[in-house]
Amino acid sequence: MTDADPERPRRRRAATVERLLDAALETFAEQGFAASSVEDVCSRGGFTRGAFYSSFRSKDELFAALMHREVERDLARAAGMLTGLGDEPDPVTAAVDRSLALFRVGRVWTLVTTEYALHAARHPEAAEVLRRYRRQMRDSLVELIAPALAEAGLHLRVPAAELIRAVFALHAGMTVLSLTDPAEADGLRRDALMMLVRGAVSPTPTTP
Amino acid sequence: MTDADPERPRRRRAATVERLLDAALETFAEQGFAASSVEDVCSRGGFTRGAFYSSFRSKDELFAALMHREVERDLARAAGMLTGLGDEPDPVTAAVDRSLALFRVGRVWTLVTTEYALHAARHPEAAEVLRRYRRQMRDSLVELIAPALAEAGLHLRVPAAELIRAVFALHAGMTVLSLTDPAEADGLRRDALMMLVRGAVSPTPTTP
DNA sequence: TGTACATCAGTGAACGCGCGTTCACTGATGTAC
DNA sequence: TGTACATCAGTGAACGCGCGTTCACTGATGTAC
Repeated sequence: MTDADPERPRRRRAATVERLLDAALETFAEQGFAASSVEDVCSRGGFTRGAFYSSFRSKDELFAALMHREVERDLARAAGMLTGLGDEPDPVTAAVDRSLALFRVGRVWTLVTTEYALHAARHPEAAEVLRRYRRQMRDSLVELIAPALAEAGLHLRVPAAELIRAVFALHAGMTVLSLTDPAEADGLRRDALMMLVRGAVSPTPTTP
Repeated sequence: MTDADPERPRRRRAATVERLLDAALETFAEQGFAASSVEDVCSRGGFTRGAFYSSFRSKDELFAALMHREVERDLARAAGMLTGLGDEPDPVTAAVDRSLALFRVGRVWTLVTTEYALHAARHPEAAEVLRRYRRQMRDSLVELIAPALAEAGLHLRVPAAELIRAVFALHAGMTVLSLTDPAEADGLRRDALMMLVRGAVSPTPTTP
């Protein structure tokens, strides 16, 4: 076993990458991607620029790696919230509240994700990360809302996937609104989502 | 009348400013604000950088002037679309269609307005332009939708202003979605808006 | 256990480049008389 | 109409700075025997 396990001496690399990604997240949120210098990120993480270039090929690659990590984390968190709803008196309201909890709405995430959407508009290879994120979040939401509506005996007049796309778009809009008016966005989030869900179901069936 | 009309010899200034703003709009849409150099904007407009600095104090001021002009134009266009709806067979559908036409959805505007929202998140003095824009667009939408609902004998279960805020947020979300998936956004816009409006009105009243 | 060697993470100086901004200027346009 | 002057829009060279990226290096950690 002389030369077994060729990955042995890499212990610190992973931790360094994590610290650089943490620093990048905060720096990009504060100043924006283009206005953040590699030096800004490195000094916040406690490294020199050389350390950065021994783990990343470029500033663009850092942004991609950051989003990849954050999206993974967010999806894992969302998946953990999918345990079935108990017997709620109002399953629709409960599903709406759960959906709200699914979305990550912190300011740092809001800023970075919007910046990345803009970045992805101009760098097609970056768009794929966002599409995957949206697709998985939509799947989670379908899994959450569709059964709740069925349980309540409500019938959707549009495909569930379409309602969820609308829910997702509404959330994205709240994200942009919250960039400049966070309080207004917070006040609106729940009510607007409720409107959307109500509008997607057929009129309340007459009790038999 | 020797020194009357002190504004006389300024003829070309205004035209130059317009050309620079046109060039800035296209350049910012293509490359983003931070990645666009003053030289990029100037050469596209057919000027040297000196010309730029004799009309604008800085690149930031250019962005502010650009958004100011575009927002003014957009609001004027929206105001021109507010002539009352005729007697439509379905006034709600008609109002929704009109609302959709109110929004400017071209790719250039989408990119620049999103970039500016991000910019405004970090430059509070820039946020005011956006707030004014949103407020006026909301007022226009209220003027459009509320009467249509009333005419159709429909009662809102939420304040009209709240529905409109949700409509506006939905539109903002479509804008972000269209950055990476324009076709998906276009396909969703009308249906999602319809859901929202339906969800805001009380159940269809029984015909008397 | 001790010595010689290999590997690797991270350092920090150096590179050339393009940026935002300034400024002394030119030449066209208009005014005074 | 013609000449001398004033104003202004736009030029283009120059400035210093901070950027992204490279690279020869150091020193700590682990391996071989």
